[in-house]
Amino acid sequence: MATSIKLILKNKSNYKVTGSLWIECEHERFFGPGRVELLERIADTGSINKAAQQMGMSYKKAWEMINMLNIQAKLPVVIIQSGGVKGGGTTLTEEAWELIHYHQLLRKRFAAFLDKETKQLKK
Amino acid sequence: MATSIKLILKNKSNYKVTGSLWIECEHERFFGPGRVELLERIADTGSINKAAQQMGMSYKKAWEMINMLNIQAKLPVVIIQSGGVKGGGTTLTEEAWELIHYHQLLRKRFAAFLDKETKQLKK
DNA sequence: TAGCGTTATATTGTTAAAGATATAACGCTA
DNA sequence: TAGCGTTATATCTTTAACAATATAACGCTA
Repeated sequence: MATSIKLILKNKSNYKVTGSLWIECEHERFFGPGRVELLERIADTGSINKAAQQMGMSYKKAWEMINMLNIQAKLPVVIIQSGGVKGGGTTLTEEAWELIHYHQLLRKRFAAFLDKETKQLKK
Repeated sequence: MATSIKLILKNKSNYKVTGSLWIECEHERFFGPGRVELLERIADTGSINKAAQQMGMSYKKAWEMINMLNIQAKLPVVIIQSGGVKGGGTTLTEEAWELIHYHQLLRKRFAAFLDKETKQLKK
């Protein structure tokens, strides 16, 4: 048997190995690409509402995502104020920044893995 | 800033880094866990129908999956006979076996990556 | 040529996820 | 205390994926 699948690929330069990565706890998703992007945009805008708009997502879904995150985490990841100056807003806790930072490094290592596999694919 | 997120996890022994991996061509999925399992079960049973039943999937969806695979691949991955002895059946080509074999090795390397990350997570 | 078990394909029904909409609560400010 | 922009929450609508059903085609066998 051949040791490569390149004969099956129509134009091997167009193919790539790709994937998705997340952290789960007892088969329940805890932290993945969607939530980390949402956190990053909340950090930028100071608002769940604006972050959701930037991502083309409904406010409801965004709120559910960060609410679940707050429930699942040992310590809260966002501090939410409804009402107050400018109507309120949302800011990240130190724990959220740690999550973001960790995920950036994890993403880098995963990207390296995928690059290596993609190169191998084309040999 | 701390360099670990373990303080955020409620019971760190329950968490794990996990993910999914597939091959795509110009943003179109070409080969992933679903298709490889389907191929494996077709090899076992000699039938798209029985393979679909084993996976709790409708025949229609199974047929669409392997039809797409046949279209996307340079060489056919299955040989299909409708009609004939016992009504027909489906067998894998050499190319399908190469895909399966490749994916088994890829899966192994990915599992090693995930294990390493999970161990790191708990440190 | 009738019967079989499979593949092939269209159509309809079901359901779960997502979006849209509406409304209330909140707390600061003027 | 009225106004504001946000968060919080319920309800309704829409959509898209999926399952279910029905039917035809196929080619060997008896």
